[in-house]
Amino acid sequence: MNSGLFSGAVGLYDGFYGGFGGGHGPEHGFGQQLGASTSSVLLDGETGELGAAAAADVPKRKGGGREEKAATALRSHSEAERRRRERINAHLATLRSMLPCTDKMDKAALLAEVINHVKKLKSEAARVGKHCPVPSGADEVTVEVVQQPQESPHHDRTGAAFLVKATLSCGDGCADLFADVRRALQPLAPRVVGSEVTTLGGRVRITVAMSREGAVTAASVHQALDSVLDRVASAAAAFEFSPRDSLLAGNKRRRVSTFDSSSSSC
DNA sequence: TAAGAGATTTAGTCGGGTAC
DNA sequence: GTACCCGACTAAATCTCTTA
Repeated sequence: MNSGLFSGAVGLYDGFYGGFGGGHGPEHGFGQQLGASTSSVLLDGETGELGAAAAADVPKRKGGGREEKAATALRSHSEAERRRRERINAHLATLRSMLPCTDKMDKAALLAEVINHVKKLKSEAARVGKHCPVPSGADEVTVEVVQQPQESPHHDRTGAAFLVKATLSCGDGCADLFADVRRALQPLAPRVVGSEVTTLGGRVRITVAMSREGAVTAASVHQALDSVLDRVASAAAAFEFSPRDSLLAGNKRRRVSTFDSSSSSC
């Protein structure tokens, strides 16, 4: 059963190539006219292997080796395409399994659903991030001076009216990050009244609140934590450009489509 | 409601282009 | 030269709509 659309397309094709259409089989196909130049002649439709009958039809004459070579290339090409399709379908199946109620969806609808889901997750993450002390996406140090509440239990003990509240956000790849922060602040001899560590999605956020007294100023604390951030950044860079990673990166070919290039700027 | 026609989806094939 | 990607195409299967 063929559609009118396809029939029309075939008709167009016929006119353009002067009789290419009229059947995809070996009897009428382009391949037959050119000898054994297409796999529609040589390949068994189901297995992709050389069918016995078709193989018998291959003329054994001068240049037969070349034809055999071409047939082998076509076969491996078909198999490569099959593997490629399998890979695409496997990833689509993975996506399907990650979302509910996608069993009946076709591929296009599934992709649309995945896009919607990712958008939803991103907006939700942004919303949650506004109200919770989750690590920011950027490696950064923020320092602020806040007035210590009178009713604070630390107010009387420290006698300081202001707190220096410092926050460091970065990747959590560095195992002794907290020790680094302690070491960096140690020369300032801070009187720490509170600290908090939050990790999320490979990011860490360390918040330390100290009395603003002695050497503890917004500037000195900022400088100390900046040095920690520098160490983290150089450690991350060293990891990123390790020989193993660059080797792996080199094995993968990059192809930038129109869609990729436009979306990468977002 | 069943049958038929048209529309849509999917898999397979082919040839050309490209990066390595 | 090779492996991979991609667009164009066909055939088959399946879905949807219309009509008797």
